[in-house]
Amino acid sequence: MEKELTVIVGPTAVGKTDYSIELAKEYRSPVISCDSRQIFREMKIGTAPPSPEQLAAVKHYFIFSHSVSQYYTAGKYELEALEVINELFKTHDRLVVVGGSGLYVDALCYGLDDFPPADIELRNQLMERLDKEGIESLRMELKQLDPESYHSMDIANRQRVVRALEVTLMTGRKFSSFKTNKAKERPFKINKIVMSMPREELYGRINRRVDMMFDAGLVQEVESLLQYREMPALQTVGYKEIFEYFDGKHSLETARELIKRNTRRYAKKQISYFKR
RNA sequence: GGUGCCAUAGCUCAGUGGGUAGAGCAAAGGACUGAAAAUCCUUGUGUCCCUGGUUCGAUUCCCGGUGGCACCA
Repeated sequence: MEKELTVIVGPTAVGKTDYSIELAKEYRSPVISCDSRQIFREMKIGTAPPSPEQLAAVKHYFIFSHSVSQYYTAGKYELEALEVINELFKTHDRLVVVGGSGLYVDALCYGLDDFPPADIELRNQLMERLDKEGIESLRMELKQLDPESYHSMDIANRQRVVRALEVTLMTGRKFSSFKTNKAKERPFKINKIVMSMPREELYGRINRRVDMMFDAGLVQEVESLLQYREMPALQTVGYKEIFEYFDGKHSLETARELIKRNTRRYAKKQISYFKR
């Protein structure tokens, strides 16, 4: 029998978690999470992970499995998730994947091209140059080393310019030369389910969920993670706004409203991503 | 009750020497190859409070009304 991976995607708060558990029970499958933030064990409130009851009911992978103290990336996820999935397919015919991180979903389903992984040292150097010399200097260097990338990419996006330059400098090969625009072969069928909901209803759910997070002790959780606030894991809606509250930038009430707004914006971007 | 000020986008407000208007925020749309809950791009949505007058033409000027604020009683 052909192996089948059912992938549930959609914006935050649309009800993916509940549905994934329902489906996993029906399929007698564990749930393989595809979420770039619920993967961190130190973030248990602000990322809206499955409840302890849900985690007890069905075996989950990639929930609370890694630490915010470590760098984690879509590339690592592709490797680790494929390994888990291939192992599970030895004893299952159907598996349930659920998650809202579009890039992670793509990495798992279609694969990333064989770019080298991020080199933190080099990236930090480039970021320093970005601060000192400005983006234009990095752009010019990229234009010289890899004109294809310079002309095809979003040159206003500093993060992308840094990444492209990083890969080019690290490998001596053009960033653009790694792109194949071809999906990788997967030894299973992919059945994608995109969940959606009227915008107004979704926003209502988001607003209510943020209030519940505050009741559940979000502020204390964020406080306990202050030492990690520079890590990529903590560049997260629900956390950065409260860090700013600790900085005295705004009141707690303002932080709460900002979290609601930013979560709504996040949901909008997810909808846009999954539409394509 | 009297006087003065105000009324323009979802919100806060500019502006129009009379030719139907624009900022910020909110919002909407989009991009996305190892930071992706990140990062980046695009877009102005309008009985200019209402009635009447002057005028070729009024959101703009004038009379009156309504609502809000302030002061005086």
